[in-house]
Amino acid sequence: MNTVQARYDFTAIEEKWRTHWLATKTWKVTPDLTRKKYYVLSMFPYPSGRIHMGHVRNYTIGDVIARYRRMRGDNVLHPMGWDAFGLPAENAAIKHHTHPAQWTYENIDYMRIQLQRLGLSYDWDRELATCDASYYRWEQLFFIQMYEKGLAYRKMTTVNWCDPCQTVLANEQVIAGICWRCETQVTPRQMQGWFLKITDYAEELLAGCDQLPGWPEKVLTMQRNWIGKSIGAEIEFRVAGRQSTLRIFTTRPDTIFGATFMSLAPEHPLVTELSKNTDREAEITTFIQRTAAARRQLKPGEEARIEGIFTGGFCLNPFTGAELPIYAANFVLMEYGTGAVMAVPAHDQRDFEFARQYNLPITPVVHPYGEKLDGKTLSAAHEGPGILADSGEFSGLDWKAAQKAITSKAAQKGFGQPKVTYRLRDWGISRQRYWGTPIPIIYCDQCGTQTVPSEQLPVRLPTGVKFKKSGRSPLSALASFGDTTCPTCRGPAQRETDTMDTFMESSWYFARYTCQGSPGCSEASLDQQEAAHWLPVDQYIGGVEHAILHLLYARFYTKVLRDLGYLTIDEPFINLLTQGMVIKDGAKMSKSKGNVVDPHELINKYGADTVRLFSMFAAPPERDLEWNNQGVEGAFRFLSRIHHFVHEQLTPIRHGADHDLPATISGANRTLHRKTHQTISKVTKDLDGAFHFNTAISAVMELVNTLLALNNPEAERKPDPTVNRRAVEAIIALLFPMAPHLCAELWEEIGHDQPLDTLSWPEYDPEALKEDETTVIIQVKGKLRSRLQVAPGTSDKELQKLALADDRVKGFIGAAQVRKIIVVPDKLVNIVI
RNA sequence: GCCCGAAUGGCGGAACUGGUAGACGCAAGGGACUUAAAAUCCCUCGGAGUUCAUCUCUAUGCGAGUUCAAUUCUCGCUUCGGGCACCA
Repeated sequence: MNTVQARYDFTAIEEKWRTHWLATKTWKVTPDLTRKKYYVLSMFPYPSGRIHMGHVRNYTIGDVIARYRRMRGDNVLHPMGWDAFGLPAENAAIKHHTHPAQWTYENIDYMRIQLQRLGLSYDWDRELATCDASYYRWEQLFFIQMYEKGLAYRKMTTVNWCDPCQTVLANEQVIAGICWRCETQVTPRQMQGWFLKITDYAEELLAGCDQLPGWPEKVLTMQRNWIGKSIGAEIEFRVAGRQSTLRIFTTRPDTIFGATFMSLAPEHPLVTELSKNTDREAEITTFIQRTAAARRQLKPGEEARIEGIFTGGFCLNPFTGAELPIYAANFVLMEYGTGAVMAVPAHDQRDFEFARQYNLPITPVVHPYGEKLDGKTLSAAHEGPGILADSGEFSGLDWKAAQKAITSKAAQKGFGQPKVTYRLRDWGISRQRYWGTPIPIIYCDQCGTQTVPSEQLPVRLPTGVKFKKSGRSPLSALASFGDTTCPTCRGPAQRETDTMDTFMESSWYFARYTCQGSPGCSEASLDQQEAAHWLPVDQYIGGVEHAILHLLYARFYTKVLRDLGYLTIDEPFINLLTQGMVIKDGAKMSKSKGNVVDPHELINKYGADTVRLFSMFAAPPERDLEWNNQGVEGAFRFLSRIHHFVHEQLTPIRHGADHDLPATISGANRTLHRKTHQTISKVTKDLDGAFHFNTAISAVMELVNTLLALNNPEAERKPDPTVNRRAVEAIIALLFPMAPHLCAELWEEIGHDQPLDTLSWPEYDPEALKEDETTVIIQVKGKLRSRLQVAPGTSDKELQKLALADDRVKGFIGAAQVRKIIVVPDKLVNIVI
């Protein structure tokens, strides 16, 4: 037997099916109005060179969902492509004296083969690479249209400069002061840059969070916090002895009678203005420079000591006329609100500490219910609710009511209005690097800033470029690229030499997939009918590290494309699954830790099906997955067992197709038949929306265990061939999404001429699920004391009787009086004494 | 500091709507087969006790509470992970 038994030759099986699927374009998809569309998308990879375990996990999850949905009859769009612009290509070019394009396309070719070896069911005809001019030309067009709508603009501002990357970063790409890519600290720098007005969409992006029940709450919370909406009022203070005024933003207008000074950001223009030509000027200039320098040197997570300086100027409280000294304070940010804060030390902890430090008055005006605060003895600011006092006509009002009343009064008198402020700032998209989409702008001394005429698009990246570690963008050093003619006056002009943030490409690729490769899309950015048909993405899968970055940009971009008339949807991704990291020995896999597992080697050793199966089995998808090589062996053993069983029993299993199920199923047949249907039911439930792949696989393992046990050579009566065959068919079909090659092969071998991948998901018979007997547990005072084997549906009365008659139970009740009996049908009897 | 999330055997993880805690897998121990090993198959496997059984006690981070009954609900803590952090 051992000698003739067919080995589980995964290499041959996988090659056979991979070739078949690719050659016949099994996964090519076109719209089909007779079927439900389902768009499943895994975040596309950066072509870094080789796939890693994170990719394997991400793409296997997507593939299992895609294959499952197809078997359920949906018309599934499942595309793949390359997020191909980015710094590593340029850095590699500098290091290896190659060209970023060459490096990138070679990586793509290699990684495509790696993905295909995993048996991922993509429609490869829709493959795209964002570094193709055929892709980025449309991005340039979108940019021009945004510019024309006022959604793209250029300004000089303080930006985040990353020195190793030699470029500017958007706020979202700076995590706690650190560059998201190279993990070094960023420094502020004054620069010209292009920005997209994401702030115009702040309110809609925030409100949209409530319309996304299919997203993890955690991601929505992070987005809400990032947008950071604050409701309050803007109020104008006159500056004493001057024409100028000072605008502040506050969320606590109710405390305005308690304002005792004013805090300004050091960079606030009024600070310089007030101190100009006074004896304080030098001191204040030093302060401004010192705080700016200190902020630059701050380590992430570290807060500077509260520090301030009196500017010499005063402003007037518009309600009381009181003169408030104006301070410059290091904790006030110029970028948020108006860069000026009215300081109410009694009701703001930071102002409180500042007031104590500089001996400024503390005047409580909101007293907690039933309590009276005293500014002299106060140990901390009271930031909570209360009743107003010493606040003129507003005294006696509750704080919330007072906020409204004081804001209205300010508005009525013309020195204030309600105001909503967001923490979110506009998206800076200029990058001082080569390997990105050129920004299609021309600067002309005569005509000013011009967009590149659409017939001249795309603005292609020039190829003859030298890559040096010089620090300057290769584009800005290349006269043949920068020098151009003005589209309006035909005079000499200069091109913009910055390129776009690579998050621009990933902000709309999911829309491009809906028509990529079709003739309608070669001369258009999007085929609007196709986009309307396929979008939104029904299921999106990716790492949680993009909770704010990519996922916020993509939501914004979708709304912009909608408003430009390309899309009809408000949100790009209906359901989002954020998969956990793949870790080894408790830590993220990394070269420096030496705990990297190479998927390619594993596939060579065990086959793609085993690698896929284990990565789905080892942990629920949203949790971190601890990679365990012995666990992989276990997955391999499991698939081998199925393979061996089918081959060993091939003849009887084939014969099982010749007959119907026996009219009455009993004994071992009944056990197996029931288990088969229970497994179909369980796996269906686990794959349908819940994505409990790990328990789905466990369930199939149980069925395999049952099947093998009942067919054990020592078993007295083996199951009927037809019952056996049905179990085998269920195992193959249920496992197909996870281990497609082996299942396709076995399906064919047991005699099906129609391939499994065109077949539908198995149905279960509710009748077959029913147990003949069920175990009812008997508790005495809540403790398990005995068990009863009864027919399901046994009446409460009967169960009570049986329970009380049980010898073991009698012993535990003894002489005690039974006070109460709780019966849960088919489950338990609890006797309370 | 604030906001989320998690905590179950040696390990990864199960447990429907409160109703047999530990499914499934890994590791470990014992056995069969073998000249031997690998592979494969069978048995045991939270802890403690014991009369070795269809036994008892104990056990889901800790402490309370609700309930006939709590891994599950409530409150308070501890630890770990993640996010935000001078945001006015």
